[in-house]
Amino acid sequence: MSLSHAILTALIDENLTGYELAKQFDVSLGFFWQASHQQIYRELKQLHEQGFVAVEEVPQLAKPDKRVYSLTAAGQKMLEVWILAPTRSRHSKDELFIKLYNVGLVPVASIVAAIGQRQAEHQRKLALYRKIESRSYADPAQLSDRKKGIYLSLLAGIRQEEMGLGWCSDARKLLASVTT
Amino acid sequence: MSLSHAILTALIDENLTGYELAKQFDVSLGFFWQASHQQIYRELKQLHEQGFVAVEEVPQLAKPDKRVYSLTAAGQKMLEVWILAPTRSRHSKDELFIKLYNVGLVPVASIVAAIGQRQAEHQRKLALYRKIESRSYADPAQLSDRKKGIYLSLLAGIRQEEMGLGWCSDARKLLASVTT
DNA sequence: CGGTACATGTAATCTGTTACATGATTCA
DNA sequence: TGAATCATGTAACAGATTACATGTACCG
Repeated sequence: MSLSHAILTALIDENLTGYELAKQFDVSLGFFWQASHQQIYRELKQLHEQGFVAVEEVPQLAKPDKRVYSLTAAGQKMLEVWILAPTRSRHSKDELFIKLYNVGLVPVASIVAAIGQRQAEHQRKLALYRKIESRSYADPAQLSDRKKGIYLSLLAGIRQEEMGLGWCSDARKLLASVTT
Repeated sequence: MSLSHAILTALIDENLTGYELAKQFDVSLGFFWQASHQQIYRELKQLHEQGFVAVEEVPQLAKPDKRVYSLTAAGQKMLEVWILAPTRSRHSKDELFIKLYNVGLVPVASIVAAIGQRQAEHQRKLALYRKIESRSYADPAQLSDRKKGIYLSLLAGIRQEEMGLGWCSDARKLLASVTT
């Protein structure tokens, strides 16, 4: 599976605790891969047993102790091997389309409403991505190699949301002609 | 969850066996929701226990007996209620982006290769969707209400693949400037 | 006083994937 | 003869979600 690979990837630049990793999966990496803290703690335990990450226990005053994880040579090796292997394609599962198959069964208004929600979500995400873009990736050609890769992920997000907005607009237009 | 809703949706127009449903999830519905026959049989069993579908056993000569499922009034009701409820947003999980975060760690060529595979996949799907479009949805405004909804799902697929191709092309351009 | 941030986990349940199992018929 | 289609399932495992559990500190 690849949550493990996402975790190892996050550990390349910095050593992180499970807690911090969970936050990373809420932003940045999280734009295209999400995971809850429960999943992350479980996965870290396994990665540690397999020797792909090392842990350092850091006692703290007045706060729970930390477990700071870092990438080992074996971990980096396994990540490299995985990158060379074929990429599984994303399997999209989108409830909205199941709803669309039911135009005619329920009042269109309810389906239009669902599209409206989706539209708002696209707008929110697009605004966020654009903000990140202008803040850190204004001149793509000048970025470091690593940043170029990250920028391309962001670009995919931007295109994705733009496409979604275009589709929402088409959908609203066509559904306007439905009378149920 | 919504595999159940996808199944009920498929049963609106026709009564189907688990086997036939599994095939539907390979095409049509399957463009945005996939499920294996094992999942479908398990789900049908539960839907039956809950009274959302009815079964008719059809003995056959020289072939295994069939179990033909149909939507019950309770099933339709529950589908309607679900449609009115808020739609969960799709959680995209795409390994390709994890690989992109690792530009710099491995030779770029390997990442470019992964993008090449993705590009081919987009092309294949786009060609298929376009074929279906020209065959059955050439004049969207003239479609029945129900077909309009289905067409919009197809349109989302088309836009998705077009967007993906555009992104692949951008990605290749930018990665051409990476030398590792 | 209440909420948020810090920090880690367990347990139960639900989904999804992979492998195994059966057995006739049709087509190349 | 071997592969594909029809038709149903079980079992084991992997992955994801939801709920529960604990406890301090800081900010308003």
